Amino acid sequence: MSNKQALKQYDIKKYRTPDGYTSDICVFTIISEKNEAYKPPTMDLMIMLIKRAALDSEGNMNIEANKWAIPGGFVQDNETGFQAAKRELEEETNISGIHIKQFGVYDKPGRDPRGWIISNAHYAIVPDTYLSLRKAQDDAADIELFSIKEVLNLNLAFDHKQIIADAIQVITNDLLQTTVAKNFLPENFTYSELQAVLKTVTNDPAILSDQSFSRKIKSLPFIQEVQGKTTTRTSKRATKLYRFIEMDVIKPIYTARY
Amino acid sequence: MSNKQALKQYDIKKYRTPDGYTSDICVFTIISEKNEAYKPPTMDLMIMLIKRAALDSEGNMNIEANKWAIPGGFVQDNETGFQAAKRELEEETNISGIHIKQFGVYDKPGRDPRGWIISNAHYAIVPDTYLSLRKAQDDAADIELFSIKEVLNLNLAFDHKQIIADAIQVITNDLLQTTVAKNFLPENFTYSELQAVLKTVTNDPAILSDQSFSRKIKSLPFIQEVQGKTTTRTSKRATKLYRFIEMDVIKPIYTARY
DNA sequence: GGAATAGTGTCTGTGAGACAATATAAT
DNA sequence: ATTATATTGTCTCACAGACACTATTCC
Repeated sequence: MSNKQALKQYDIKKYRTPDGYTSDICVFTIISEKNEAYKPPTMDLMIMLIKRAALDSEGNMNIEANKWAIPGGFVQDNETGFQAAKRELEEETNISGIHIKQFGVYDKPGRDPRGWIISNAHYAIVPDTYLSLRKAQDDAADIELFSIKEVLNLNLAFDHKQIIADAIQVITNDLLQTTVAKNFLPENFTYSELQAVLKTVTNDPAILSDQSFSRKIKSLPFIQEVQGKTTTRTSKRATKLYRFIEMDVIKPIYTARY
Repeated sequence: MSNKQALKQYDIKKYRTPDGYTSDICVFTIISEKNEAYKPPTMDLMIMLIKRAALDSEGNMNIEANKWAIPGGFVQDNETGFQAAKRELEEETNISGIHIKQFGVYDKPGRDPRGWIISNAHYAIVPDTYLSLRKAQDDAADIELFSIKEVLNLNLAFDHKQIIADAIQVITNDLLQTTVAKNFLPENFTYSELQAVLKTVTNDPAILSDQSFSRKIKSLPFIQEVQGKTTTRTSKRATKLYRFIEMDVIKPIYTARY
């Protein structure tokens, strides 16, 4: 192959190149409100934002200071944007195996006043246990969870309002049309726990109804009953546990009932 | 706001920046084989590839020469990757209003031997009329349609094998779970034309069966019967026409029948 | 009339959704 | 016993899928 020769003639400087390439992450978590004993949870889908400091680490004035923003940073030239997202998030949270999905690119000229900077946007799902850990740490003041209803009313940095709006759209879709909901749940879960997750993004009456949903869950091909194990964490009565089966599900809209 | 001051202190050179930012497009089209009169079409989903020339426009040896590749090019600093895709494609095909969707970013270190080059990947849907136009033009030798079954067996440039595989996955999903199929169809279409499009990506018996599908299409909320108009292009008997209604459809997998 | 596609009549089985009743265990 | 959640019994209605039949129009 003559790639080597061709490469010698290639002048990398011929094109105007971006001034930076960042990886940004919309971190979603679900918090269970008033988690009394023997109660099914009431859940809320939240997004984690950080408040940009007035000064950066070198003492210079920070861009878009004091605004809320999604976490992120520059991608290094020996990693992918996805790896950068994973690295930053796992460093930050000390949690491994976090579910991350790339969902968009933000590259509108002028989106970042520092120059031509391309943002590779991801969403991540972290368990709600992380918040308590994070809050207990030192600089917890600059980090906060917002509900997806209120987050778009904030004063957000850069084009993060658009990014977050898109992320909410994408995760809503994914929760209902894929099995990502499993990342919000323990390995084994009850019907009411899965139901609570789905209720954060839908009003579908078939999901809202307890009886319907507890029946339906048994017939879903991607969910399996865990034999011989029960829990009482959502009810005084022992409750069946279920688990997700690894499976790609595509259900055509053309064959559904309406 | 103090952004101006902050900007003055910001040193853009601090970070290693990418060597290039490209926009690449997987162009899909559907060709109707043996399109006899009064016959419903038999369709095949195809992807358009270009053969990379041995020499570039300046007479230098080209990188990845003589391999098949998806069309694309460098993004300019006054446009988005999406706009670049649209521009390149519309320039090339002379068709406006093409459906384009961004679906992924390819940024693995080493994916392009010329340097750290980030590819923003899109898929596009162009009507099958384009092929005939394009074939009639001058340098038609370097452009060809491949079926999605055979395309992955080709010798493809860069990481385009992965990009194409992902694109096929994404368009399959979108065809079944959204209303993008409309971009493969005329404004008004028969049930058998829509069915033929869907059959390119699914074996679902409910879609394969003529009677079932012709009944089902009447009850889909995002499809409307066109009153008072018929066609005989798929049958000797006059056939009802339908059209898509603009609508976001999300049908949860948790409420479907299996 | 023959051929080919579109569309309907009808039956059967399954399951969704509603309502009511029952099961279970902490308190 | 009370209470809250989980689960099942049962009924009804709608529809998916199958099969057979009818409709239309070009040849």
